[in-house]
Amino acid sequence: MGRAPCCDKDNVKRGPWSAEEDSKLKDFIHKYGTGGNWISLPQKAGLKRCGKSCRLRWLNYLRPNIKHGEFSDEEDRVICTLFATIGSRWSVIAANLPGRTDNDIKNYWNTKLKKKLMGIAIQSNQTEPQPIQIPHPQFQSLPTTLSPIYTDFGSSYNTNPFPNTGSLIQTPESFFSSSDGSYSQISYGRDVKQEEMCFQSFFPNGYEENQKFMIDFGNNIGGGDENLSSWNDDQKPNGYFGNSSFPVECDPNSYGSNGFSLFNDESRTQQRSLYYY
DNA sequence: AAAAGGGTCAACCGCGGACAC
DNA sequence: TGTGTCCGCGGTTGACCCTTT
Repeated sequence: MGRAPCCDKDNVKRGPWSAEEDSKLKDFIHKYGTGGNWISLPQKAGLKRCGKSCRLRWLNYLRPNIKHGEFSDEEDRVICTLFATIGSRWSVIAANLPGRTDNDIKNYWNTKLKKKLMGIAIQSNQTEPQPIQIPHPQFQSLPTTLSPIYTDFGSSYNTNPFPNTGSLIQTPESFFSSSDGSYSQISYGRDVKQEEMCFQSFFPNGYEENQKFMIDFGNNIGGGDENLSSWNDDQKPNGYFGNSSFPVECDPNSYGSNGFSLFNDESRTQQRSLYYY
């Protein structure tokens, strides 16, 4: 049995709100509040609208202190940092940006910010690559030459635990940064869209269907979402083998609803890195 | 000047979770 | 414990506007 409809769709108005409807809704809520029941509110307020529509109109447009217009650089930074950390949980991100709505942030991300970031990443990929060689006992069957398409190891990078061949993929530290500047973060997200965005930013012309990736999580084996050991089996990338102290093989097409994050935390000795081969 | 294409954003849809009974 | 209802969320749609050809 399916869910009962929240309202009689034939008898409610849809589409853009008129000034008169806005005024009715605003006046009613100012006088009586929402009463904790959006479904019955439109009838009480004399509106021929679905309760959900009223709720949306109020939350996204009519309620006090809503901020419209351009997002500031600081707001951009907050959105990027939170998106990199928690993915597309717009309501949580909105809670950190007073006056902004989840819908606003979602639209802003999808139409502008995502493209802005992709532009930065693609630009950085044009940096002249420097080949490096790294032996590692764990992946002896693989080639040994790394040809980074972008390299910026940062001051904290000392040794590369990777045995592999392939190319190191990395965005500049400025791509994402915490508000206090304590760390920079490169994230490949928690959902398919974010992965696509990030992988596409590195491979603007697309990547081979069977392209394989290796990810190095550095030496972080503590808790937290950035640590694969805290993930469920179905959240782990291909080739995950037990802890996050070693590079793991991953396939962007097999991630399901999860991605992964790369941190460059100065308090740690190893920078996390992504390779493809 | 008009058509086509792309971008923006308000609004809608459907699902999952919380809660009451 | 099961069922029904409502809320809140994220994804998607489509109308409108702007730019390009």
